[in-house]
Amino acid sequence: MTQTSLAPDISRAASTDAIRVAVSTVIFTVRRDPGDGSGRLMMPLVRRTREPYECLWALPGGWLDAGEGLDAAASRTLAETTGLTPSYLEQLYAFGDVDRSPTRVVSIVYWALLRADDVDAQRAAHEAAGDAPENVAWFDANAPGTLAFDHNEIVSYALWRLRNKVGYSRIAHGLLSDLFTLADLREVYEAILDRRLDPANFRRQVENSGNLIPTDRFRTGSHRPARLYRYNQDVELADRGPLSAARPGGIHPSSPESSTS
Amino acid sequence: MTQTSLAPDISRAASTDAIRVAVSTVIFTVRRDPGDGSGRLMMPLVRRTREPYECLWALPGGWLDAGEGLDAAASRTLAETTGLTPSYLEQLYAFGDVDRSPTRVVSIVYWALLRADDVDAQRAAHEAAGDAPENVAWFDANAPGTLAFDHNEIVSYALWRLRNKVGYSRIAHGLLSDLFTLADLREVYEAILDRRLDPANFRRQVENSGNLIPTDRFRTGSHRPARLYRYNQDVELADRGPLSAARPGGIHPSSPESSTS
DNA sequence: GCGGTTCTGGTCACTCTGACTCTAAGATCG
DNA sequence: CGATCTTAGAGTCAGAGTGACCAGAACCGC
Repeated sequence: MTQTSLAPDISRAASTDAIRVAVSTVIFTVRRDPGDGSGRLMMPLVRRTREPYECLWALPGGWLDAGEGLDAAASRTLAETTGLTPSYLEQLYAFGDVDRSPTRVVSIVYWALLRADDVDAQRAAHEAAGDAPENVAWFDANAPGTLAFDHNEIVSYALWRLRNKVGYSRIAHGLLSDLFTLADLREVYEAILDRRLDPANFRRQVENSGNLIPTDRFRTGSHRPARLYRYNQDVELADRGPLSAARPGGIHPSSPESSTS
Repeated sequence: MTQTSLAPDISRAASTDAIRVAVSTVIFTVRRDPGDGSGRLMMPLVRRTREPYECLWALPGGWLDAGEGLDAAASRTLAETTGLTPSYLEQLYAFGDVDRSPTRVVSIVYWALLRADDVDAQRAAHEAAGDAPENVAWFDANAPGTLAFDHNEIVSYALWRLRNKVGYSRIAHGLLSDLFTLADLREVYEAILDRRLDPANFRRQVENSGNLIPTDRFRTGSHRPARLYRYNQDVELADRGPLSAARPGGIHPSSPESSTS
């Protein structure tokens, strides 16, 4: 009864070698609906090519390699299955019910944000290089249909976390490009929260937060031009507590192909 | 490049069977300091009896069994190592850095709350039964000293989560017995947040929250008697989103030996 | 009874927020 | 060109919430 944690007790470990560790990611992005022009929360899913749940759609992911950490595994499997590099990546939850898969699998699930302009840029780059990912499609995050395993439950939880976190952090910025109008930012909030926000009140709140830096550029459209803003890069997208220092929380790709609109 | 998640691909899984899954728990309780009489946040730790980190103190935990879910494993290992049954149990984070242990271990870490009166009651019960847990000691949660593995980092993160969550949920109630005064409740908040709170303002806030039910009983002490309150059991200790329905989140032991002060 | 301490109800100023109004500035159409 | 439409952006106002503070109530020990 003095079993201490993490002891490499082989006799005990022998009963656990049937448990495998997988890493999956729920990826969110906001795309403008061609219909009503409002922003909609979308996520990429991967069609399964083998049993179980063959032909059903599932979260992108893969097995954890022995030589990589959890964050690295999430980034790697994400890139391998969808070809995408997120602007924000955070661990969501570990799912490990016995019956969640025919074989015993513990899934460390991450959730990620993707800038709208990055989606098209990365897709174009992959198509040009001829390594476009197959079996990937985009779904409405609010109604993805029936997914493999317990992935519907996972998506619901990820949505809940996203909606919660957008209220007290700046993660919405992880869905926008470098320069954006307040209407762009508000559209992201409205897509996540699934309700309309008062433009004037939204402006007041977000201006007083000190996270936005107004530029002298404007975007001219069908109506009065709107001022373009950029983020205050000094502030983290989300306060992750003691984890932010120890491990690379938010991933901010400074890759050369990061297209600035 | 079409690797989908969770596929039971044996060839791939063969490279991962060196990864083992452990479950650990950070347990908090508030004990009255014999010195200044204020409440202090304490946690039980287990002394390691084998390498690595032999003789160092570590979080209670153990290996995940193939036939049990994560929540069940947390409860089981907790009971086996410390003999304690928590009043609240929630998953904290999955730690899986490659170098966090000499062998590759992914730890699913939980955090738990323990009622002050339960600590003594459970300890007395175990001592009477002659199965008192060995190698367990209580530490100041704010300064536990040097722990095994990355457990110092884990404790810091658990403390951060606890301090955050006490602000927007009722988890503080998980540290109190059934009947308590507002001073008791305030003491818990002060121990967690590590700062003094105004008694009058605290009363106003907690009374308006609708979580407390005043009783007609009073606790008489050295000064003016204080009204005793009980929880509104209809409200969950913490909103856990879609997870609360699917999986048994908070554990509320209704065991017969639950001593009501 | 008296001083000390806690319990408990209350005031006041400040901030934040939702609802709302109003002007500015560009596009479109006749 | 000018009326009109739409969005950008500034401002007002009432209500809720909070921190700081005050004061009476109630009990204990002396």
